[in-house]
Amino acid sequence: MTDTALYWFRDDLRLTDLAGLAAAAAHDQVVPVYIRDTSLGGEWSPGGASDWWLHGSLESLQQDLQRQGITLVLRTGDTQSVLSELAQEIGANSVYCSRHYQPWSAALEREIRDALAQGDVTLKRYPGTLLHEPEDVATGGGTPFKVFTPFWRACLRRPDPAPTLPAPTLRGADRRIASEALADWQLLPTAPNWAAGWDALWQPGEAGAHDALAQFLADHVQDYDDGRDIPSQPNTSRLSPYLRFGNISPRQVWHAAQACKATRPAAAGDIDKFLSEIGWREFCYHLLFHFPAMPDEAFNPKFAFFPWGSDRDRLRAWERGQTGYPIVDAGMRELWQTGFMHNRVRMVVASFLTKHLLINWREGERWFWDCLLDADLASNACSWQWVGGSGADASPYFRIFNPVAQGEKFDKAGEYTRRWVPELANMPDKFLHKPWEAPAEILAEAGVVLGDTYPEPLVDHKSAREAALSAYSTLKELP
DNA sequence: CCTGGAGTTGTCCTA
DNA sequence: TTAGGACAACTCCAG
Repeated sequence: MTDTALYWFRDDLRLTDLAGLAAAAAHDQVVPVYIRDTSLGGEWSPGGASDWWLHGSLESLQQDLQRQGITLVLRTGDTQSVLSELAQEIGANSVYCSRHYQPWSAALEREIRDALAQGDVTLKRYPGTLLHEPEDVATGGGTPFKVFTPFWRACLRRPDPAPTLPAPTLRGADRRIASEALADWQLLPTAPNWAAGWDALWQPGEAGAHDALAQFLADHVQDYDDGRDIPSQPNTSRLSPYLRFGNISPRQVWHAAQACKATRPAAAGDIDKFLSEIGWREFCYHLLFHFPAMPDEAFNPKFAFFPWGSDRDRLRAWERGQTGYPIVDAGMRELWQTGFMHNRVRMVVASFLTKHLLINWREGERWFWDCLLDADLASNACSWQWVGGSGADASPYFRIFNPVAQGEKFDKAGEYTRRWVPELANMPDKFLHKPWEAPAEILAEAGVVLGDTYPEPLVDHKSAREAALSAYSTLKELP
Protein backbone atom coordinates (compact mmCIF):
# COMPACT_ATOMS: atom_id res chain seq x y z
CA MET A 1 0.00 0.00 0.00
CA THR A 2 1.28 3.43 -0.91
CA ASP A 3 2.18 5.67 1.98
CA THR A 4 0.88 9.14 1.12
CA ALA A 5 1.22 12.42 3.02
CA LEU A 6 -0.48 15.73 2.54
CA TYR A 7 1.50 18.95 2.90
CA TRP A 8 -0.77 21.81 3.85
CA PHE A 9 0.84 25.06 2.68
CA ARG A 10 -0.12 28.18 4.62
CA ASP A 11 2.01 31.32 5.06
CA ASP A 12 5.10 29.28 4.26
CA LEU A 13 5.04 29.46 0.49
CA ARG A 14 8.50 28.10 -0.29
CA LEU A 15 10.29 24.78 -0.65
CA THR A 16 13.57 25.39 1.19
CA ASP A 17 13.99 25.52 4.96
CA LEU A 18 10.62 23.96 5.54
CA ALA A 19 10.98 21.29 8.22
CA GLY A 20 7.49 19.89 7.76
CA LEU A 21 7.91 19.48 4.01
CA ALA A 22 11.29 17.85 4.51
CA ALA A 23 9.71 15.39 6.93
CA ALA A 24 6.79 14.74 4.59
CA ALA A 25 9.27 13.85 1.86
CA ALA A 26 10.01 10.61 3.71
CA HIS A 27 6.62 9.32 2.60
CA ASP A 28 6.20 7.50 -0.72
CA GLN A 29 4.09 10.31 -2.09
CA VAL A 30 3.45 13.90 -1.07
CA VAL A 31 0.44 15.91 -2.18
CA PRO A 32 0.81 19.66 -1.59
CA VAL A 33 -2.33 21.69 -1.04
CA TYR A 34 -3.17 25.33 -0.47
CA ILE A 35 -6.62 26.11 0.88
CA ARG A 36 -8.38 29.39 0.38
CA ASP A 37 -10.57 29.79 3.45
CA THR A 38 -11.95 33.32 3.48
CA SER A 39 -13.73 32.77 6.78
CA LEU A 40 -10.41 32.59 8.62
CA GLY A 41 -9.48 35.68 10.57
CA GLY A 42 -12.82 37.43 10.12
CA GLU A 43 -12.14 41.10 9.49
CA TRP A 44 -8.43 40.27 9.31
CA SER A 45 -8.67 38.06 6.26
CA PRO A 46 -6.13 39.30 3.71
CA GLY A 47 -6.64 42.68 2.05
CA GLY A 48 -6.35 43.55 -1.63
CA ALA A 49 -2.61 44.09 -1.84
CA SER A 50 -1.94 40.91 0.13
CA ASP A 51 -4.08 38.96 -2.29
CA TRP A 52 -1.93 40.23 -5.15
CA TRP A 53 1.18 38.91 -3.40
CA LEU A 54 -0.55 35.66 -2.52
CA HIS A 55 -1.36 35.12 -6.19
CA GLY A 56 2.24 35.67 -7.21
CA SER A 57 3.56 33.44 -4.45
CA LEU A 58 1.22 30.61 -5.37
CA GLU A 59 2.06 30.94 -9.04
CA SER A 60 5.76 30.77 -8.22
CA LEU A 61 5.26 27.79 -5.91
CA GLN A 62 3.24 26.01 -8.59
CA GLN A 63 6.10 26.43 -11.02
CA ASP A 64 8.73 25.31 -8.53
CA LEU A 65 6.73 22.18 -7.73
CA GLN A 66 5.94 21.54 -11.37
CA ARG A 67 9.67 21.29 -12.04
CA GLN A 68 9.56 18.14 -9.94
CA GLY A 69 6.45 17.01 -11.78
CA ILE A 70 4.22 17.85 -8.83
CA THR A 71 0.95 19.74 -8.99
CA LEU A 72 -0.05 22.11 -6.22
CA VAL A 73 -3.65 21.32 -5.34
CA LEU A 74 -5.79 24.40 -4.84
CA ARG A 75 -9.07 24.10 -2.97
CA THR A 76 -11.58 26.57 -1.58
CA GLY A 77 -13.61 26.07 1.56
CA ASP A 78 -13.57 25.43 5.26
CA THR A 79 -10.02 24.36 6.08
CA GLN A 80 -10.92 21.45 8.30
CA SER A 81 -13.42 19.97 5.85
CA VAL A 82 -11.11 20.36 2.89
CA LEU A 83 -8.22 18.68 4.69
CA SER A 84 -10.37 15.82 5.94
CA GLU A 85 -11.93 15.20 2.54
CA LEU A 86 -8.66 15.46 0.66
CA ALA A 87 -6.86 13.14 3.09
CA GLN A 88 -9.58 10.58 2.58
CA GLU A 89 -9.63 11.08 -1.18
CA ILE A 90 -5.92 10.39 -1.60
CA GLY A 91 -5.61 7.90 1.24
CA ALA A 92 -3.17 10.03 3.22
CA ASN A 93 -2.23 8.93 6.71
CA SER A 94 -0.46 12.16 7.67
CA VAL A 95 -0.93 15.87 7.17
CA TYR A 96 2.09 18.13 7.64
CA CYS A 97 2.05 21.88 8.19
CA SER A 98 3.83 24.84 9.74
CA ARG A 99 2.48 26.45 12.86
CA HIS A 100 0.73 29.83 12.85
CA TYR A 101 0.55 32.36 15.67
CA GLN A 102 -2.61 34.36 14.96
CA PRO A 103 -5.24 34.62 17.67
CA TRP A 104 -7.38 31.96 16.01
CA SER A 105 -4.59 29.62 14.94
CA ALA A 106 -4.11 27.43 18.00
CA ALA A 107 -7.80 26.52 18.19
CA LEU A 108 -7.94 25.89 14.45
CA GLU A 109 -4.92 23.61 14.55
CA ARG A 110 -6.37 21.71 17.52
CA GLU A 111 -9.72 21.21 15.80
CA ILE A 112 -8.06 20.01 12.65
CA ARG A 113 -5.85 17.62 14.57
CA ASP A 114 -8.87 16.14 16.34
CA ALA A 115 -11.01 15.94 13.21
CA LEU A 116 -8.24 14.23 11.24
CA ALA A 117 -7.62 11.82 14.09
CA GLN A 118 -11.18 10.54 13.70
CA GLY A 119 -10.17 9.23 10.29
CA ASP A 120 -6.85 7.89 11.64
CA VAL A 121 -4.94 10.72 10.01
CA THR A 122 -2.19 12.41 12.02
CA LEU A 123 -1.57 16.15 11.91
CA LYS A 124 2.13 16.88 12.23
CA ARG A 125 2.74 20.51 13.02
CA TYR A 126 6.19 22.06 12.69
CA PRO A 127 7.57 25.39 13.93
CA GLY A 128 6.47 28.39 11.88
CA THR A 129 8.19 31.27 10.22
CA LEU A 130 10.10 32.58 13.25
CA LEU A 131 13.59 32.38 14.71
CA HIS A 132 12.36 31.20 18.11
CA GLU A 133 9.07 29.76 19.31
CA PRO A 134 7.13 32.03 21.68
CA GLU A 135 7.34 29.39 24.41
CA ASP A 136 11.13 29.47 24.26
CA VAL A 137 11.66 33.13 25.10
CA ALA A 138 10.65 34.44 28.51
CA THR A 139 11.86 36.69 31.31
CA GLY A 140 13.52 35.30 34.41
CA GLY A 141 10.07 35.24 35.98
CA GLY A 142 8.68 33.17 33.15
CA THR A 143 6.51 35.98 31.75
CA PRO A 144 6.54 37.28 28.17
CA PHE A 145 8.84 40.22 27.49
CA LYS A 146 7.16 43.58 27.04
CA VAL A 147 10.28 45.57 26.27
CA PHE A 148 12.21 45.00 23.09
CA THR A 149 15.82 45.32 24.23
CA PRO A 150 15.76 42.62 26.93
CA PHE A 151 13.63 40.48 24.61
CA TRP A 152 16.19 40.63 21.83
CA ARG A 153 19.08 40.12 24.26
CA ALA A 154 17.35 36.97 25.47
CA CYS A 155 16.94 35.80 21.87
CA LEU A 156 20.61 36.40 21.18
CA ARG A 157 21.58 34.41 24.26
CA ARG A 158 19.71 31.38 22.95
CA PRO A 159 21.34 28.78 20.71
CA ASP A 160 21.53 29.90 17.09
CA PRO A 161 18.42 29.20 15.01
CA ALA A 162 18.61 25.78 13.39
CA PRO A 163 20.64 25.55 10.18
CA THR A 164 18.53 26.01 7.08
CA LEU A 165 17.26 23.04 5.09
CA PRO A 166 17.52 22.44 1.36
CA ALA A 167 14.42 21.82 -0.74
CA PRO A 168 13.50 18.15 -0.33
CA THR A 169 13.10 15.79 -3.25
CA LEU A 170 9.42 15.00 -3.48
CA ARG A 171 7.50 12.29 -5.21
CA GLY A 172 4.04 13.34 -6.24
CA ALA A 173 0.84 11.40 -6.45
CA ASP A 174 0.64 8.74 -9.14
CA ARG A 175 -2.74 9.99 -10.25
CA ARG A 176 -4.37 13.28 -11.01
CA ILE A 177 -6.02 15.09 -8.11
CA ALA A 178 -8.66 17.70 -8.80
CA SER A 179 -7.53 21.26 -8.28
CA GLU A 180 -9.15 24.61 -8.79
CA ALA A 181 -7.48 27.08 -11.14
CA LEU A 182 -5.56 29.91 -9.53
CA ALA A 183 -6.99 32.41 -12.03
CA ASP A 184 -10.50 31.53 -10.86
CA TRP A 185 -9.66 32.75 -7.37
CA GLN A 186 -9.56 36.27 -8.78
CA LEU A 187 -6.85 37.43 -6.44
CA LEU A 188 -5.63 40.00 -8.97
CA PRO A 189 -7.42 43.32 -9.35
CA THR A 190 -9.18 43.92 -12.65
CA ALA A 191 -11.46 46.92 -12.83
CA PRO A 192 -9.51 48.99 -12.16
CA ASN A 193 -6.20 47.18 -12.18
CA TRP A 194 -4.49 49.21 -9.50
CA ALA A 195 -1.59 46.78 -9.50
CA ALA A 196 -0.59 47.50 -13.08
CA GLY A 197 3.15 47.92 -13.08
CA TRP A 198 3.75 46.04 -9.83
CA ASP A 199 5.33 43.16 -11.72
CA ALA A 200 8.21 45.48 -12.51
CA LEU A 201 8.62 46.34 -8.81
CA TRP A 202 8.21 42.97 -7.14
CA GLN A 203 8.85 39.32 -7.76
CA PRO A 204 6.68 37.41 -5.26
CA GLY A 205 7.84 33.90 -4.45
CA GLU A 206 10.90 32.09 -3.27
CA ALA A 207 13.29 33.02 -6.08
CA GLY A 208 12.42 36.71 -5.75
CA ALA A 209 12.98 36.55 -2.02
CA HIS A 210 16.47 35.16 -2.37
CA ASP A 211 17.32 37.65 -5.10
CA ALA A 212 16.20 40.50 -2.85
CA LEU A 213 18.18 39.19 0.11
CA ALA A 214 21.32 38.60 -1.92
CA GLN A 215 21.19 42.02 -3.51
CA PHE A 216 20.56 43.71 -0.18
CA LEU A 217 23.47 41.95 1.52
CA ALA A 218 25.80 42.51 -1.41
CA ASP A 219 25.08 46.14 -2.19
CA HIS A 220 23.08 47.91 0.48
CA VAL A 221 23.55 46.55 3.98
CA GLN A 222 26.87 48.28 4.49
CA ASP A 223 25.13 51.65 4.92
CA TYR A 224 22.12 50.24 6.71
CA ASP A 225 22.54 52.06 10.02
CA ASP A 226 22.26 55.51 8.46
CA GLY A 227 20.90 54.82 5.01
CA ARG A 228 17.80 52.99 6.18
CA ASP A 229 16.37 56.29 7.41
CA ILE A 230 16.63 58.00 4.04
CA PRO A 231 13.61 57.00 1.94
CA SER A 232 15.26 57.95 -1.35
CA GLN A 233 18.10 55.53 -0.71
CA PRO A 234 17.90 51.77 -1.36
CA ASN A 235 19.29 50.74 2.03
CA THR A 236 16.28 48.90 3.40
CA SER A 237 15.91 45.22 2.62
CA ARG A 238 12.29 45.32 1.34
CA LEU A 239 12.02 41.73 2.51
CA SER A 240 8.84 42.26 4.53
CA PRO A 241 6.30 40.91 2.00
CA TYR A 242 8.47 37.86 1.35
CA LEU A 243 8.66 37.18 5.07
CA ARG A 244 4.93 37.78 5.47
CA PHE A 245 4.12 34.94 3.07
CA GLY A 246 7.02 32.74 4.04
CA ASN A 247 8.69 33.05 0.63
CA ILE A 248 11.82 33.12 2.77
CA SER A 249 12.30 32.19 6.42
CA PRO A 250 13.90 34.44 9.03
CA ARG A 251 16.34 31.60 9.69
CA GLN A 252 17.55 31.90 6.11
CA VAL A 253 17.89 35.65 6.55
CA TRP A 254 19.71 35.17 9.84
CA HIS A 255 22.24 32.70 8.52
CA ALA A 256 22.85 34.63 5.31
CA ALA A 257 23.44 37.79 7.35
CA GLN A 258 25.83 36.00 9.71
CA ALA A 259 27.77 34.62 6.76
CA CYS A 260 27.97 38.12 5.33
CA LYS A 261 29.29 39.40 8.64
CA ALA A 262 32.06 36.83 8.57
CA THR A 263 33.31 37.99 5.20
CA ARG A 264 32.78 41.72 5.80
CA PRO A 265 33.59 42.60 9.39
CA ALA A 266 33.39 46.32 8.61
CA ALA A 267 29.67 45.93 8.04
CA ALA A 268 29.10 43.98 11.26
CA GLY A 269 27.40 46.87 13.02
CA ASP A 270 25.06 47.49 10.11
CA ILE A 271 24.24 43.80 9.86
CA ASP A 272 23.45 43.53 13.56
CA LYS A 273 21.21 46.56 13.23
CA PHE A 274 19.42 44.89 10.34
CA LEU A 275 19.03 41.68 12.31
CA SER A 276 17.53 43.61 15.19
CA GLU A 277 14.78 44.67 12.77
CA ILE A 278 14.15 40.99 12.13
CA GLY A 279 14.08 40.91 15.93
CA TRP A 280 11.25 43.45 15.95
CA ARG A 281 9.26 41.20 13.68
CA GLU A 282 9.93 38.38 16.10
CA PHE A 283 8.95 40.55 19.08
CA CYS A 284 5.64 41.45 17.40
CA TYR A 285 4.81 37.81 16.72
CA HIS A 286 5.56 36.84 20.30
CA LEU A 287 3.47 39.73 21.59
CA LEU A 288 0.54 38.80 19.37
CA PHE A 289 0.80 35.21 20.52
CA HIS A 290 0.68 36.19 24.19
CA PHE A 291 -1.73 39.09 23.79
CA PRO A 292 -4.16 38.07 21.05
CA ALA A 293 -6.29 41.20 21.45
CA MET A 294 -3.38 43.28 20.13
CA PRO A 295 -4.96 44.04 16.71
CA ASP A 296 -8.23 45.21 18.22
CA GLU A 297 -7.58 46.72 21.62
CA ALA A 298 -5.08 49.06 23.20
CA PHE A 299 -2.37 47.00 24.86
CA ASN A 300 -2.09 49.65 27.57
CA PRO A 301 -5.54 49.72 29.23
CA LYS A 302 -5.15 53.39 30.06
CA PHE A 303 -5.95 54.09 26.44
CA ALA A 304 -9.41 52.53 26.66
CA PHE A 305 -11.00 55.95 27.02
CA PHE A 306 -8.54 58.02 25.05
CA PRO A 307 -10.37 60.91 23.36
CA TRP A 308 -9.80 59.89 19.75
CA GLY A 309 -11.48 62.06 17.14
CA SER A 310 -13.48 60.72 14.22
CA ASP A 311 -13.31 63.23 11.40
CA ARG A 312 -14.04 61.20 8.25
CA ASP A 313 -12.90 63.97 5.92
CA ARG A 314 -9.54 64.22 7.62
CA LEU A 315 -9.11 60.46 7.57
CA ARG A 316 -9.94 60.48 3.87
CA ALA A 317 -7.42 63.23 3.19
CA TRP A 318 -4.76 61.21 5.00
CA GLU A 319 -5.60 58.04 3.08
CA ARG A 320 -5.46 59.84 -0.24
CA GLY A 321 -2.24 61.71 0.45
CA GLN A 322 -3.93 65.11 0.52
CA THR A 323 -2.97 66.44 3.95
CA GLY A 324 -0.93 69.35 2.66
CA TYR A 325 2.20 68.06 4.43
CA PRO A 326 4.42 66.89 1.57
CA ILE A 327 6.34 64.12 3.33
CA VAL A 328 3.08 62.66 4.68
CA ASP A 329 1.39 62.83 1.29
CA ALA A 330 4.43 61.33 -0.42
CA GLY A 331 4.31 58.33 1.90
CA MET A 332 0.59 57.76 1.54
CA ARG A 333 0.83 57.95 -2.23
CA GLU A 334 3.80 55.59 -2.34
CA LEU A 335 1.66 53.17 -0.37
CA TRP A 336 -1.32 53.52 -2.67
CA GLN A 337 0.71 53.24 -5.84
CA THR A 338 3.19 50.52 -4.90
CA GLY A 339 1.73 48.57 -1.97
CA PHE A 340 4.72 49.59 0.12
CA MET A 341 6.01 52.49 2.18
CA HIS A 342 9.48 53.20 3.46
CA ASN A 343 9.77 52.53 7.18
CA ARG A 344 10.83 56.03 8.19
CA VAL A 345 7.83 57.47 6.36
CA ARG A 346 5.50 54.90 7.93
CA MET A 347 6.40 56.38 11.29
CA VAL A 348 5.83 59.91 10.06
CA VAL A 349 2.40 59.23 8.56
CA ALA A 350 1.34 57.14 11.57
CA SER A 351 2.40 59.85 13.98
CA PHE A 352 0.51 62.38 11.86
CA LEU A 353 -2.70 60.34 11.92
CA THR A 354 -2.65 59.57 15.63
CA LYS A 355 -1.14 62.76 17.00
CA HIS A 356 -1.86 65.58 14.55
CA LEU A 357 -5.30 64.34 13.54
CA LEU A 358 -5.97 62.49 16.83
CA ILE A 359 -7.56 59.66 14.86
CA ASN A 360 -7.57 56.21 16.42
CA TRP A 361 -4.59 54.08 15.41
CA ARG A 362 -7.06 51.36 14.41
CA GLU A 363 -8.14 53.42 11.40
CA GLY A 364 -4.56 53.52 10.21
CA GLU A 365 -4.09 49.85 10.98
CA ARG A 366 -7.13 49.05 8.85
CA TRP A 367 -5.96 51.19 5.90
CA PHE A 368 -2.49 49.69 5.98
CA TRP A 369 -4.04 46.24 6.16
CA ASP A 370 -5.75 46.72 2.82
CA CYS A 371 -2.95 48.60 1.08
CA LEU A 372 0.27 46.93 2.20
CA LEU A 373 1.79 43.99 0.38
CA ASP A 374 3.47 43.08 3.65
CA ALA A 375 0.29 43.49 5.75
CA ASP A 376 1.06 41.28 8.70
CA LEU A 377 -1.27 41.01 11.66
CA ALA A 378 1.51 41.00 14.25
CA SER A 379 3.78 43.70 12.83
CA ASN A 380 0.93 45.95 11.73
CA ALA A 381 -0.91 45.89 15.05
CA CYS A 382 2.17 46.22 17.23
CA SER A 383 3.67 48.99 15.14
CA TRP A 384 0.50 51.08 15.08
CA GLN A 385 0.15 50.71 18.83
CA TRP A 386 3.79 51.61 19.23
CA VAL A 387 3.37 54.89 17.37
CA GLY A 388 0.03 55.64 18.97
CA GLY A 389 1.59 55.26 22.39
CA SER A 390 -0.62 52.43 23.65
CA GLY A 391 1.65 49.56 22.67
CA ALA A 392 4.41 47.53 24.26
CA ASP A 393 7.59 49.53 24.72
CA ALA A 394 5.71 52.35 23.03
CA SER A 395 6.74 55.72 21.78
CA PRO A 396 6.43 58.23 24.64
CA TYR A 397 3.51 60.63 24.52
CA PHE A 398 5.72 63.63 23.78
CA ARG A 399 7.31 62.11 20.71
CA ILE A 400 5.30 63.90 18.07
CA PHE A 401 7.02 63.93 14.72
CA ASN A 402 7.22 67.34 13.12
CA PRO A 403 6.42 66.50 9.48
CA VAL A 404 8.37 69.49 8.22
CA ALA A 405 11.45 68.69 10.28
CA GLN A 406 11.24 65.00 9.33
CA GLY A 407 11.05 65.92 5.66
CA GLU A 408 13.96 68.32 5.91
CA LYS A 409 16.05 65.89 7.89
CA PHE A 410 15.43 62.66 5.98
CA ASP A 411 14.53 63.93 2.52
CA LYS A 412 16.75 66.97 2.41
CA ALA A 413 17.15 67.07 -1.35
CA GLY A 414 13.47 66.23 -1.80
CA GLU A 415 14.04 63.32 -4.11
CA TYR A 416 11.46 61.10 -2.43
CA THR A 417 8.87 63.82 -1.95
CA ARG A 418 9.09 65.12 -5.51
CA ARG A 419 8.76 61.63 -6.88
CA TRP A 420 5.48 60.90 -5.13
CA VAL A 421 4.10 64.45 -5.04
CA PRO A 422 4.94 65.58 -8.56
CA GLU A 423 2.85 68.73 -8.35
CA LEU A 424 5.59 70.05 -6.04
CA ALA A 425 8.41 68.95 -8.31
CA ASN A 426 9.47 72.50 -9.11
CA MET A 427 9.41 73.80 -5.56
CA PRO A 428 12.86 74.78 -4.32
CA ASP A 429 14.29 72.66 -1.49
CA LYS A 430 13.88 75.48 0.96
CA PHE A 431 10.09 75.41 0.77
CA LEU A 432 9.40 71.90 -0.50
CA HIS A 433 8.40 70.61 2.91
CA LYS A 434 6.47 73.75 3.88
CA PRO A 435 5.00 75.24 0.70
CA TRP A 436 2.60 77.42 2.71
CA GLU A 437 5.57 79.48 3.85
CA ALA A 438 6.80 80.14 0.33
CA PRO A 439 6.47 83.69 -1.04
CA ALA A 440 3.87 84.12 -3.77
CA GLU A 441 6.43 84.53 -6.54
CA ILE A 442 8.20 81.29 -5.59
CA LEU A 443 4.89 79.41 -5.64
CA ALA A 444 3.99 80.98 -8.98
CA GLU A 445 7.33 80.08 -10.46
CA ALA A 446 6.92 76.47 -9.29
CA GLY A 447 3.42 76.33 -10.71
CA VAL A 448 1.89 75.68 -7.31
CA VAL A 449 -1.46 77.11 -6.27
CA LEU A 450 -2.17 76.13 -2.69
CA GLY A 451 -5.71 74.94 -2.24
CA ASP A 452 -5.85 74.15 -5.95
CA THR A 453 -2.89 72.21 -7.35
CA TYR A 454 -1.82 71.13 -3.87
CA PRO A 455 -3.79 71.29 -0.59
CA GLU A 456 -3.36 73.79 2.17
CA PRO A 457 -2.13 72.06 5.33
CA LEU A 458 -4.99 70.13 6.95
CA VAL A 459 -3.94 71.27 10.42
CA ASP A 460 -1.46 73.72 11.85
CA HIS A 461 1.50 71.83 13.27
CA LYS A 462 1.95 73.89 16.40
CA SER A 463 -1.66 73.84 17.51
CA ALA A 464 -2.13 70.20 16.54
CA ARG A 465 0.90 69.33 18.63
CA GLU A 466 -0.47 71.23 21.61
CA ALA A 467 -3.85 69.53 21.23
CA ALA A 468 -2.17 66.13 21.16
CA LEU A 469 -0.09 66.87 24.25
CA SER A 470 -3.23 67.98 26.00
CA ALA A 471 -5.18 64.87 24.94
CA TYR A 472 -2.34 62.61 26.02
CA SER A 473 -2.10 64.41 29.35
CA THR A 474 -5.62 63.21 30.19
CA LEU A 475 -4.18 59.70 30.44
CA LYS A 476 -2.41 60.39 33.68
CA GLU A 477 -5.58 61.61 35.35
CA LEU A 478 -7.21 58.21 34.96
CA PRO A 479 -6.94 55.68 37.78
C1' DC B 1 10.98 41.39 48.11
C1' DC B 2 13.58 45.28 47.08
C1' DT B 3 16.42 48.35 44.15
C1' DG B 4 17.68 50.89 40.45
C1' DG B 5 18.91 51.49 35.70
C1' DA B 6 16.78 51.55 31.40
C1' DG B 7 13.48 52.18 27.90
C1' DT B 8 14.11 52.06 18.58
C1' DT B 9 13.48 55.83 15.55
C1' DG B 10 11.71 63.37 18.77
C1' DT B 11 10.95 68.25 19.40
C1' DC B 12 11.41 72.59 21.31
C1' DC B 13 13.26 76.06 24.15
C1' DT B 14 16.93 78.06 26.40
C1' DA B 15 21.37 79.48 27.35
C1' DT C 1 24.93 78.21 15.87
C1' DT C 2 24.74 74.53 18.92
C1' DA C 3 24.37 71.69 22.86
C1' DG C 4 21.69 70.27 26.73
C1' DG C 5 17.77 69.54 29.25
C1' DA C 6 12.74 69.23 29.83
C1' DC C 7 8.91 66.84 28.48
C1' DA C 8 5.30 62.23 33.20
C1' DA C 9 5.72 59.13 35.36
C1' DC C 10 5.69 54.28 34.83
C1' DT C 11 6.71 49.67 34.01
C1' DC C 12 9.87 46.39 32.94
C1' DC C 13 13.35 43.37 34.19
C1' DA C 14 17.78 41.79 36.05
C1' DG C 15 20.53 41.43 40.03
